[in-house]
Amino acid sequence: MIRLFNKISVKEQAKLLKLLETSILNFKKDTIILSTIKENIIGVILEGYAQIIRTDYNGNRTIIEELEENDIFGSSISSLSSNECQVITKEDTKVLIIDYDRIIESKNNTYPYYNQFIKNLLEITTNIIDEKNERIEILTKKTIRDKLLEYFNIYSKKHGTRIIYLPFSFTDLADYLAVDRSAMSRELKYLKEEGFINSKGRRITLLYR
Amino acid sequence: MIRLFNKISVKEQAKLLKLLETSILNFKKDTIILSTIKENIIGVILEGYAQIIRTDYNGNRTIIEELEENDIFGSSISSLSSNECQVITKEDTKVLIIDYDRIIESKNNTYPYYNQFIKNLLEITTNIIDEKNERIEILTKKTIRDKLLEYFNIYSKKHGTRIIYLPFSFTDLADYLAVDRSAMSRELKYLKEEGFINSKGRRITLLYR
DNA sequence: TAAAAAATGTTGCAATTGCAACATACAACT
DNA sequence: AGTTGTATGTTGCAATTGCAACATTTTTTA
Repeated sequence: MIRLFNKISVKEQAKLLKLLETSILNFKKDTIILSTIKENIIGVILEGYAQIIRTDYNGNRTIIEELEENDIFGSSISSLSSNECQVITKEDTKVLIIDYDRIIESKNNTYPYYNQFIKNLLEITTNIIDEKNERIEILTKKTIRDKLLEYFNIYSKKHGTRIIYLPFSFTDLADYLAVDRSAMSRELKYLKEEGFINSKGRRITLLYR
Repeated sequence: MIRLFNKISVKEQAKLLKLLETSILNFKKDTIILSTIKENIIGVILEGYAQIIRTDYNGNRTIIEELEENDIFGSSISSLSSNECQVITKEDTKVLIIDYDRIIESKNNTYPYYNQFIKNLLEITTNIIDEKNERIEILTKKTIRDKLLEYFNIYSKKHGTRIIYLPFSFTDLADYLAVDRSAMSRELKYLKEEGFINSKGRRITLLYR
């Protein structure tokens, strides 16, 4: 179920796709999507996995966002305004392409599913903002320990559990927290030794409070 | 000129405000806005200045966002989903309140200015995302020096000038970069001594490259 | 399944940073 | 104008961190 089409029946989805003159494109692994598509579009990942990557003047690459099934991206949605950004597929990926200008056009007004669509779109962008704020909240902590604990707390609150299954590798976690991987590894060791957490592989159990 | 009403004539703005059943509220300095308004709303700062502040379990307060004239906030727009957040006025502030549910209602469809309004709303949320990404880009730099230079570069590129007028105090800049103020002050001194920048008060001139 | 690549764990060490404790400058208030 | 409060500049020092260089394990790929 595509979040952008939440509360829109399959029949109406078909109408909507036609109304918005969407297209579906398939990209092979390791393809740069947004050099192909220069237009003002919104992309929805239907299948596969891609990343928004920024390359700065020094050639350093940063992962701005990870795009899984259901996620959306686009020049007018997520951080692609700066020209150093690219969307690159990391697996074979199927993408729904929607022309942004079509979305805004007034002729669509009469369709109720169109309104639901806009509502969904707003909701998704709002969620993206929330996620960014979460990361900022973590990044502003001054020590690696505090960053880890903030990450754990947010996860724990969101999932309502004190057992954390890391959704990615420790290497990626270090990137996300913007700290050195080995230093993070050391800090995790200390947290274990001091009895704050327990861990086995990517499962981490919170023991404090 | 309110950005949310961009490309909407004054006459149509009036109609829109009526259609959306908006209200305008005045808040004294140092008032908590969002305890008064629990509903799902969007607020537009018409005059004044406010901050979105998060207080965590330790009682630490972080400025999540600064709200000036033209900026928008709301449970469904900016990071207020987590209940630790408050909007607090720092001056006497005039706020336009819009019921979020009204925005979404289908009965509005027939009005062309309504579409422009939605378009503006999407554009603003998109800009918020861009700003968040900028800050994340800065925060992921590992040294104070790199954070400063990234901040300078973004500013410089945005304003098309190599002379920077800090929009806030050095204390606030340190907060924004999430570093110790005195350590930042020291780093600025080094940057000056090494001839990368020049500065007088809050005016900083970039000398490199 | 063997080889190559990526992820993880560990540690010493030097560089960077936060913190504390100041002095001084600037601003706001009465 | 004088007092109070906040912003800024400075510096020593201890804590934290990044970096480099490994060993080991796990995963991917040919």
